[in-house]
Amino acid sequence: MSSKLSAVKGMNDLLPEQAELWELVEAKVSEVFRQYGYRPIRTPIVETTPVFVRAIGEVTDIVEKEMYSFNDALNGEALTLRPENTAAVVRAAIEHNLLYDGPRRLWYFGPMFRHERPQKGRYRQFHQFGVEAFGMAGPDIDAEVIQIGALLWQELGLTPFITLQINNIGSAADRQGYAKALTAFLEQHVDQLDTDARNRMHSNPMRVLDSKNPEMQALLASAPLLTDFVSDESKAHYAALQALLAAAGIAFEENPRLVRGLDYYNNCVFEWVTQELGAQGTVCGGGRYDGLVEQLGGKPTLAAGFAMGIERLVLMLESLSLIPASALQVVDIYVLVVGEGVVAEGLALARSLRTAFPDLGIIGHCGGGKYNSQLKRAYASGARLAVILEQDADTSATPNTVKLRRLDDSGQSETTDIDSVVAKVGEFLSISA
RNA sequence: GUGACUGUAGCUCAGCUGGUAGAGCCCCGGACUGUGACUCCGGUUGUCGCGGGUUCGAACCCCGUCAGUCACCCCA
Repeated sequence: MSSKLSAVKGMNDLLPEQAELWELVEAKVSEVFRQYGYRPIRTPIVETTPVFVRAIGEVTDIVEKEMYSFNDALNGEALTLRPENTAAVVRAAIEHNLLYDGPRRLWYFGPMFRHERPQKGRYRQFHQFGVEAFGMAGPDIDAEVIQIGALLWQELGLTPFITLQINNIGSAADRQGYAKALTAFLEQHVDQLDTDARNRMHSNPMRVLDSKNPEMQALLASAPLLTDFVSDESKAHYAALQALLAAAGIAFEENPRLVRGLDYYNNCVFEWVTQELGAQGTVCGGGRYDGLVEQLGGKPTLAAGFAMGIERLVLMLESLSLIPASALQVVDIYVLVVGEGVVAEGLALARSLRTAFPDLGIIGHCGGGKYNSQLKRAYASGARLAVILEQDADTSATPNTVKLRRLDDSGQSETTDIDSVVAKVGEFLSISA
């Protein structure tokens, strides 16, 4: 015996029950995207490494330590399993000239990969839905993508458990000016900084603001504010977005410490967060990324979008017991085939029932076995009705009757002519064929 | 990458501060009754995560290692 094989750390199998729930969530989410006129796009799981390095930023955590990067064994090309999909969608949009004939609204779904230590709500292979809207200045499009999120939570019953946080992080130039001022402030107080803050002070000073150390937060209370470095134009955009959200009845809270982990964001950024998931509370995050297209070699194109993690949504649905009954696949009818001489007839009978009742789940018994054991399988399947085709034990003749049996406590059964079995099944299940 | 906790049957878990493997549920085969059954018999429930060490003797104590979970960091 060889040693047991197992899935890669942080990469999960979805067993049937969970996979069915995912299918339901996927259907609801893609339906909402479709309602808003967003069109699907599918890009490869692997991109050349520069796609992500140029888009996400050299000094981000994702690029520095979380990417699954490798060299193609055949030609040495530097490749990376996508850690997020905005960069790849932008690459594809540029490559196929999608941005030269007006606005584009796109959505995607698929697996992403980050080499992190797994914990609740965080996995090395995880799955994101996302939307990207190109060529619109906003803030109306900003409000639209936020509204899409709000509608999704409503559709999934999660609205009471998710709140919207927004922030204005200004332009890249604004942030550079601010980072300079912030670094100067930190240098002045370097003796009071913890190790973490000192390490980040020069590489990514704005990350220091995220510190959960109370002493750091106390010190940062007197630090310069990003708001003071943001242009008036950006402030006006931000104010207009808030007005649109209010008009749409979407509640939000401003979080001045909300700084997204990818360099390409600018101006309005947002996160949908929850208390239900432990430490990983962000269910959906996004914002504007007006400079990204140009940065990746396209003509300057405004853009906004978000990404949401389906694992976290499903975890919420599970922990809040909000899984719709319709998520689980049901078996309605189990066809017993007793006797080897009626196997062909059994297959045909099950087939004709499926044709007559296309919405029902119908299992035809396979593998033989005695009446008792087949009936036991029928009960175990969860079916409501057993359709029993039984070969005559004495004559071995093909039967011209079929027995129907309710698989409930009543055990009510009835024998019917094989030609009228469809009508009879409809009666038993109170539906018409 | 760092830390804490947890690894005993397919599942849920016992195992009294070292003395020879346990319960419940499930699963399989057979007998019986034609209709999930009941009852009876029988079966697998196991390298006690893995490897060392201490000991006459380790599921239990010590060291190492692996895995899982949660948290830090960061994010979806």
